[in-house]
Amino acid sequence: MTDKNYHHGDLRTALVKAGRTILERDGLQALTLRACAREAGVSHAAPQHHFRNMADLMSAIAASGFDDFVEALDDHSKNAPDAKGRLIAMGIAYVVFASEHPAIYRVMFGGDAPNSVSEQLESAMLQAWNQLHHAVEAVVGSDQANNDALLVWSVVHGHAMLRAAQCLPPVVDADLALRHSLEVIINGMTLPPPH
Amino acid sequence: MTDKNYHHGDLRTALVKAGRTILERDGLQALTLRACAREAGVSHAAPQHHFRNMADLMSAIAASGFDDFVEALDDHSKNAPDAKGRLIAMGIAYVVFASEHPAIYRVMFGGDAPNSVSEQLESAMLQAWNQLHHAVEAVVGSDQANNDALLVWSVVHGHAMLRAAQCLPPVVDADLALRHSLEVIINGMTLPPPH
DNA sequence: TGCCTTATCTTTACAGTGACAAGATATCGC
DNA sequence: GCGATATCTTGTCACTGTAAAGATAAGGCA
Repeated sequence: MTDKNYHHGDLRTALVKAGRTILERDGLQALTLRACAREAGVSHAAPQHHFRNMADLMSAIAASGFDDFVEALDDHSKNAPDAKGRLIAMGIAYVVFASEHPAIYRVMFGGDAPNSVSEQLESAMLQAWNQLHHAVEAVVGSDQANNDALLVWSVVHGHAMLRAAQCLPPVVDADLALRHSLEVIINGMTLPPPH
Repeated sequence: MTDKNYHHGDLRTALVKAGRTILERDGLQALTLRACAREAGVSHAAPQHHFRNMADLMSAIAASGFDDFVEALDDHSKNAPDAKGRLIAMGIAYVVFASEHPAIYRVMFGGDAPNSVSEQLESAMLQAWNQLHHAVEAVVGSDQANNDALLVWSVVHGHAMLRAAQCLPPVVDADLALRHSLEVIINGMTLPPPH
């Protein structure tokens, strides 16, 4: 780390940071390899020594996004009084994160990069999953926790994706509908089946 | 429609068809304007007289996908014995369509093309929404139909997206979990809230 | 200290993309 | 039958991701 040119010091994390800046400022369509390099102040070919290709860089950016995501889920749910409130708060925090950071959210879950799920990304995703799984387990017990956690995950993810893609059907107050959805599925999960 | 060159006859629909062929055969990353032109046997600039830009073409392709989508939902649910069975069948058909045609599904719901929701696409989406809305209304009545329909939509959409993006958490039988999810939310929707 | 190996960054290049402009060709209205 | 118009082609431009080759700094070993 002399002063200027050559041997940036930690270009790898700088590129990830640059990518996140671009996502927040200019959106997903502006996220290119060369744009990240420009943002980081290096030549357009510099990233090749840290990421094999664009998909590899996006995988790292996604993993970085999952770190913040997990933190947001935790922050917004830890103060809830009981297990159900905690689960609802976590679900709402999920959608809020997706609404406030739609670009990185789409990178995280887009699956745009086929064969590029680095183990770093996989681990970050698993951490988020485990967090939700524990919150569900505290409500329904361990028997149905897997299936029910996937249900909760599907609801919030589907709701968030519909919002992000501007596909929400008309005449719906989205925030209210989300809370309604969470309460309905928690009822369905905790009440015994009818017959 | 002479025989060969010039004045293809109906290049607009031919380009949409070409796009769908490419999506099925080569996947989403292969869907480019020039590839569609090649597939349709015209020069790379021919599409400009039928679609203002790539987003416009993708919007038309998405609308075409929604037509098949609506048909699939109808086909797989019309023979169910009762309203609940019909709703469950429709939800499963939704995820099956997304699993069997992941590329066009992502074009339909990707929202990759920001300001390009043609009224044709919007109408096709609305048709799918109305179909689901009616199936839900037959189960829960018209009072909560809007909110509950959005809940069902979120569940199947989220589940389908997680599958398509290879983000399904481990140790889960996805088909079984989907059926479980649908039954749980129908329970939650029809049973009265606990207190 | 001085040199040599290595990692990192730059420069240059290439094929492919979406978009635009200008020219060529066929169809339609009169 | 002829001109206006819609449609298609050719050519071009800036931009992208990726690769190869050259330039520069850092670290290891005499």
